[in-house]
Amino acid sequence: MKKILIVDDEKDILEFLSYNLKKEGFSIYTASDGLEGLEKTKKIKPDLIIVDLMMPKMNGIEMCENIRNDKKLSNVIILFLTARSEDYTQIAALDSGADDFLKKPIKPKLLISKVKSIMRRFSLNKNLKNYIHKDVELDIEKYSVKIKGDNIKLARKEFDLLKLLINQPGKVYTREEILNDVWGNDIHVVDRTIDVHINRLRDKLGQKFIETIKGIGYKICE
Amino acid sequence: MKKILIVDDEKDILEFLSYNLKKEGFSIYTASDGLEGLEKTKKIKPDLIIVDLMMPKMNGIEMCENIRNDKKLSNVIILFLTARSEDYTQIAALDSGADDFLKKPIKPKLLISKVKSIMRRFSLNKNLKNYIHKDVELDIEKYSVKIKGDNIKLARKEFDLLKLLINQPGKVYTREEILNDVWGNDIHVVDRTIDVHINRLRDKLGQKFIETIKGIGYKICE
DNA sequence: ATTGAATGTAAACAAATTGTAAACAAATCA
DNA sequence: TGATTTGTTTACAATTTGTTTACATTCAAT
Repeated sequence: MKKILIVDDEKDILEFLSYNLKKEGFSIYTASDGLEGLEKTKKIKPDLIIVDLMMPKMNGIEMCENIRNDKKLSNVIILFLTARSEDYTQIAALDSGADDFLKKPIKPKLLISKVKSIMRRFSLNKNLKNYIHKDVELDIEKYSVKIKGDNIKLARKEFDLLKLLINQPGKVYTREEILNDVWGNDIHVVDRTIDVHINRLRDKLGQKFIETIKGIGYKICE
Repeated sequence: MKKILIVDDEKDILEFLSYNLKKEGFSIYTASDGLEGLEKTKKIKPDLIIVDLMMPKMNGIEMCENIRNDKKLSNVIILFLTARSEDYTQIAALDSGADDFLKKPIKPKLLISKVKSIMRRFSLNKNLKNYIHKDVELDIEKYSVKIKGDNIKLARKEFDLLKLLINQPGKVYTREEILNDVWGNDIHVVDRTIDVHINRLRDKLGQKFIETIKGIGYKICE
């Protein structure tokens, strides 16, 4: 079920949106300021965030920028809620990485249709939950990896690492990118840790599956 | 610094756009018709081209098609300028490979924001600048170099050096420029080191690919 | 042709990067 | 709880890459 996080300091609006979206079968989470919104985003990993532009503590734009700067969260769709439709507002929000707008006052039907169409667009682009490359087959939902049809067991970090790399076989991922994606911005580990996990992946997937680009990073052989 | 080429036959618009974008720190180049635009595109290799649809000699769409047909230029982003917002115009332009539109009259703030957001969008998703010259093909994202379709292995410095030189085949790069770009301002190595790397590149790419300009530096043969 | 500066090139050496095993810590599970 | 798995760090070896040096060669100006 799709998760939606609504961030607004006005309780009435939170309730109004929650009610209407729950009715449509979405899982609704709420936050009442940007900071809380950011935290919940990290924790819940919603599919969509509906966020008010003007809020105390951290406004919508700041929150949006924060989210966009975190590679782990960068897939989330952001829908801005704004009372003002002036150009400059839209500009600032677009700059910070918002995907769409909703002008107040909100009409329930418009809200639902917009959210659904956004979700559709989103799931179209991102429903490739399985990756297959050469003999290796990766199923995100099942958290399973097959090699030539046979299941093999990967630890979580190994799985996440493989998931990232297999996303774009041939592309070189720098250690920094890998740290950002697999470990996250805020967790700090020595980057040699990556090498160890790569090494273990190689043991399981075969030595030739992952290539080292010295001085840069790793990539999956095409 | 990001380079923007503006192509328009109306001087007023050229100046207006130049002024506003220069203010934002972009390097601005201009051309007043499609032919000139195409030539400058090849010479300057801008990151973004803003081009008017209707121009004498070669209109924007033709220019766009020409650019899209040139593998070497295929990375550039094209933003169309149009007074007319009719559907059919937009379709024709999109077909020819334009990336976005800007409707006249142009509002400075909207212009800046659009340009910035486009730059961001593309630098996020598509930092994959590819260079092709003669038999040599260089893929930044994959950190790979092909010669006549076959992969060859370059060390990091070799790769960086080639990347610089192939940026503008025919242009002579002085040792100073090379040191600055490949090694950086603060790292000091004897400049004969460059010669050694050039030598190794020649071993891998063929002796005739890089030309020595005695007393000046090196360039890639056109 | 001679000369001298610039460049080509091989080899030696230095530095950086990565592979890998092993030890330890943290998390998970039964 | 204790056992097991998973994750992290570290140390050291192996390898690759980068730099310098020395000498050979080229080239242009005389």
